[in-house]
Amino acid sequence: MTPQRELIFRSFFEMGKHVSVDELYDKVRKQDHSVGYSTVWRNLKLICKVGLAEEVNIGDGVTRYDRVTKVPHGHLFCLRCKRVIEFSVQQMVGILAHISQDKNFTPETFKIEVQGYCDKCQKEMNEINTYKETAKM
Amino acid sequence: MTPQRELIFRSFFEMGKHVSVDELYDKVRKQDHSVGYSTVWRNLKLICKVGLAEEVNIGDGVTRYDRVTKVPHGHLFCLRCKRVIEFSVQQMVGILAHISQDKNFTPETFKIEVQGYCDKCQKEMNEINTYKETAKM
DNA sequence: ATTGAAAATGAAAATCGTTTTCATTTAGGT
DNA sequence: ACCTAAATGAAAACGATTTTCATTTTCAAT
Ligand SMILES: [Mn+2]
Ligand SMILES: [Mn+2]
Ligand SMILES: [Zn+2]
Ligand SMILES: [Zn+2]
Repeated sequence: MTPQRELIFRSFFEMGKHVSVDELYDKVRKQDHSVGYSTVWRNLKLICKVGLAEEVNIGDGVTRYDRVTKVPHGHLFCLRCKRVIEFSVQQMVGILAHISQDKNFTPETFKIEVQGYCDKCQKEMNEINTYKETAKM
Repeated sequence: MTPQRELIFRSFFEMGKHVSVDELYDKVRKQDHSVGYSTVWRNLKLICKVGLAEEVNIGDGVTRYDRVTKVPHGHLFCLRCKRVIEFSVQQMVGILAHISQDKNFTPETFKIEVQGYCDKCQKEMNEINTYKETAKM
């Protein structure tokens, strides 16, 4: 247990959900300017290996690390502001397990994601469109 | 409409599902050795832009291009042999639309994927384990 | 048929997040 | 205090994707 490791672990759990390496690296560096990027990366991997987090890829090319929850959850990912909203997927996991069985497939993990636009962004986009329409006349 | 483009389009639709750039590139090169990688890549993007295919990321870091189907489908992805099995997700899309509405989220696309082991791989892994157990005694 | 502008191509380089390498330092048991 | 295994940080390697740029090709207008 090194001081770097302790700092990295603590910072990760303070940040909560959907943390990228860069984000955690930035946060860690604010407290210890000497910690290396690879150390942050390795410790995030470690946190995953010991089962406290798992990698999640939400379609923008960067891997994020999400704490594991008792009940499985999916993500609503806003394409505009990148915000992530979680929702429970208990019912659907049941369905997926069933489908898997049908296909003689042994499931390990489920990924249920919706891409679209959050409340706020949807409104803002509407406003912009309205503005454009008006300008056109 | 260039000969390269025609060849690439034709090859893509012959190959069917879940094609990576590399795979399509290989196939195209068998018929015209001079086609460039970037041309294949660009035309694949174009096929997506005109709505005939869409990118799909099944967690192994390479983007694949899947023809769009009338009914939305999900993927069972075998972690061992990388095989992809499709299944219909009509029921679940309904549920997801509902959840989205609850959260004031405007959905655009749904991604439903199961990672695990296909029939064949599961059996092979069992055999290997049995063998190991036997050897231990 | 000729021309010219716009689009497409191919080779190479750039990008960018991730992962590995390696020399050095540190932790923790003896 | 000493030793060994593990951890660290800087830099390089990696691999898929994307961009750049000089050249070629298409296609519509003459
Ligand atoms: Mn989450
Ligand atoms: Mn598919
Ligand atoms: Zn948003
Ligand atoms: Zn398999």
